[in-house]
Amino acid sequence: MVEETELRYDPAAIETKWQQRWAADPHLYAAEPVSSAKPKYYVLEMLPYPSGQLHMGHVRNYSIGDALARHMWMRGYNVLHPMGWDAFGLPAENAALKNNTPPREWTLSNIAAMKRQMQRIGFSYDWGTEVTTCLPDYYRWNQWFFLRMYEKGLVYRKKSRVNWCPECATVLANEQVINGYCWRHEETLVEQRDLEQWFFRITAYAQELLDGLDKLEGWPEKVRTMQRNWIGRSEGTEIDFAVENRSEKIRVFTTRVDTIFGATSVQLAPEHPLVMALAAADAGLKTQVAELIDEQKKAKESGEMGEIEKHGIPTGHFAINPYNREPVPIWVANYVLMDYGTGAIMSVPAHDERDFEFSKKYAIPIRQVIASADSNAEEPELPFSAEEGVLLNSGEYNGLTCIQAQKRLQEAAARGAFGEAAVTFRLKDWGVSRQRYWGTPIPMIHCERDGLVPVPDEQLPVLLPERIEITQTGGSPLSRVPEFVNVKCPKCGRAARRETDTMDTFVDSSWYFYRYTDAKNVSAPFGRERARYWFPIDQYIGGVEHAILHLIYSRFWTKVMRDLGMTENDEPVRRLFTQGMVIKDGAKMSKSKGNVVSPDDMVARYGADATRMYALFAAPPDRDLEWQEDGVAGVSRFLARVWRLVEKHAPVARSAASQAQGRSATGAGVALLRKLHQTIAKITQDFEGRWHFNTCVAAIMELVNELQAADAQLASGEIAAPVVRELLRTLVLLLAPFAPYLSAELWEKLGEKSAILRAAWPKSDPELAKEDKIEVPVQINGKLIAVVRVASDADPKQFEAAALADEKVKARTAGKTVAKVIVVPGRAVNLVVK
RNA sequence: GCGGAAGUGGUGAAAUGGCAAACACACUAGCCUUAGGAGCUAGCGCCCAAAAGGCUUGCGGGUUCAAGUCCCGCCUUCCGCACCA
Repeated sequence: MVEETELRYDPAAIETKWQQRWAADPHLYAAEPVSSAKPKYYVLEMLPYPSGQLHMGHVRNYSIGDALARHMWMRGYNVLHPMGWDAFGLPAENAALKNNTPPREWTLSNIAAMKRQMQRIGFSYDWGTEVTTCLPDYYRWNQWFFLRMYEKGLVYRKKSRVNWCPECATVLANEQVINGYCWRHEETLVEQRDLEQWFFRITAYAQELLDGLDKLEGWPEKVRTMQRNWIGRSEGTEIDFAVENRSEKIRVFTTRVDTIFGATSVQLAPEHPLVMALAAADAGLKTQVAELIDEQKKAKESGEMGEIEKHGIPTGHFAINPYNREPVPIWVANYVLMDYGTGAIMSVPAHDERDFEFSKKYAIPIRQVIASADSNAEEPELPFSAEEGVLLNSGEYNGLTCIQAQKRLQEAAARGAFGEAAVTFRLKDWGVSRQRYWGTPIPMIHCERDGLVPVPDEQLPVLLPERIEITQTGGSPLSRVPEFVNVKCPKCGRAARRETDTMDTFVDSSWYFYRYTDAKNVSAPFGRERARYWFPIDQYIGGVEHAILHLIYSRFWTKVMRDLGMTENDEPVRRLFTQGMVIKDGAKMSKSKGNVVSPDDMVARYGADATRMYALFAAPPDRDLEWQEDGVAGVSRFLARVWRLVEKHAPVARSAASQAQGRSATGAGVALLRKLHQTIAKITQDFEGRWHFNTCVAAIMELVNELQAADAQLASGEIAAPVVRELLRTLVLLLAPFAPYLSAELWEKLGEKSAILRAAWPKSDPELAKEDKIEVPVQINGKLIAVVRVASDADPKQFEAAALADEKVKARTAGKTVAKVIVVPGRAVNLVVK
């Protein structure tokens, strides 16, 4: 058949054609206004940093989101599916240093390149809502928010020890320090420096951020757990120990106040104010403490804080346990942290492993104060910290359970005004100052007379100067731009200095998804009505690496906006999906490993449809995906089969366009329609929750395999034309979320004029999907012996009869007793034979 | 140490407690040919020469008529947190 061999699937031609058509129709992917009668659906993928190149992780992320967006359009939803650019950040400055290109130019040209890549792959983004965070019409609202938060007391400035990356030449947030190393520079140790820094008071929302996690049922448990740990809520008690012969008090934080009669020393962090005071008067102590501080710093920087050997220095002073007036020695210890709790602990060696190790080393007494409640039970070896048992050696509290004692001891502390119940969080305030150029300028002015003065709203945006020389001499590049720095104080009009720090780029990504709903608004970050309509985001998709930073800041920001009266919802994201990594040869793709696969190459060789469909087919979306080019070729061959199949039989299908849909199928047609409707049901269900798109693609492949096997019947007219039409039309619709270009092309070939994106998603007809005969396994004592064919609606008796009538079963049961027959209708028959 | 996820053919993987390995990739044999990164047919977990048969979801127990799936204990790998008092 000459005709057949000339048919060739040419993805490049098809994809170019449709790309042009889609580009010519800016409304195709645009959401309808908030007055739309359709239900809304907001699907969002995490916006990329414009590095210049899309990588496979992006392609995977966006292919998942795009399949969902297309499916939801076809289900009749009003879909918001936007894209933007997380466009501030250090690489632009590094590139500027390297190539002498202005950061803005470099960034914008990268954006243009990546946008072309996205359009080439055919993602259904509404570019009318595009957000670019480095442009003034976006970052002015960062400044606006900063001022609103300042007014609310949620922004403050303090001198603090900060994480400093010498490579970035800037401050890093705690979240950006990974085991003492910079999150961008895996081999650069982070240093500590003291600087005046701007902070967001995220800790004001610590409890709410924690509580909110319980309600985020559409989030992976893993992410919720990570955030819980990060917030690190700890309930306990703070107790003041007086210091013998001195006026200071030492406030300790403990979660186990019930063990306080076992406290045989008090341990202070090396940077504790009392230690500083003592060291000031004691040169010897000062030297030793300096060493401890140094040691602790190094251990923290290298991430080995958990492994350093415990040691300390006795101060020679004593603290008084307020409960029993017992004096206990005060030590300075290398394992006590100043930035958690109060920087001081009571040491209970009998019931804390760390205290035990320390006390053993220095022969500090160890006193057991908890005993097993069951007097017959063997006493566990010290130290033990289980919160079960009763108190002993604890005066009037003896015999109480740990929990009872905690409460009573707290009450006593409150009565005696030497302590109280306390909650401590691990979460720290968010340091947002960066001594970098390529970020949002912080809208504050330093006036000698008026102090800190906010830039008035009408002077926003504070524009980043465009012409600037980037050098690596440290300090903020903006501080070297006189026309930026030198301003008049908005209050007194005298010469003043503009703040030269810029904001952490995580500010940009904390609210960008609100801007998408109203990207062109010039009088507000976004309008209330639109936010109310579109939020919360129905589905957010991205990498798990953002489980803590980005997603906790975004939740914080939403709560702040709620308290500013801008939004109504507490949480920005209803459902979160974290997709797995794309790996190659068992490792994450990276330039240094040389295992990077370029999306452009894949698209050029196999087409966009094959590339993105492979990304969905090779693994379920939540798992890591091993990129194998042979697999892409396989998907491409599959698409070619689909193309030939539809191409060949389209004329028959088109001829039936005017006829009624065929329930009149017989023979092969019945079987094909059955498979078709089973496939519709399977894929529809998967979109509704399970998201195993790999098996969705497999199901379409099975369907195509069956259609192909029935090629002769499709061609000969043995299967009625209306049935052929339904088969091919539905096949193309099912394929549309996964291979949009090919689907659009074949949709047109089938004589359809309107966009397939707005065509109705097919409905599975349960009657057509139903099997009339099913194969059922027959087991004897749980072991598979035979398979029998039975009518699908047979009753249990018929299943049993069919099983017993089977030759193999007869042979196995001959001369034995069938003690029991278990029939699971439609599932299995199991004979218990003795 | 704490928390989470995972462990199934040569590979990626599939399997509401009910026929383990669907769908692909790779490989093998054959066909076709306009010699292609094409198409078609067949085979492809392990043992056994083959058949018959037996075995098989990291390891060991358990629950059940029936376990890859549920429960208990262990091992390994990956991820997150980590002197957080």
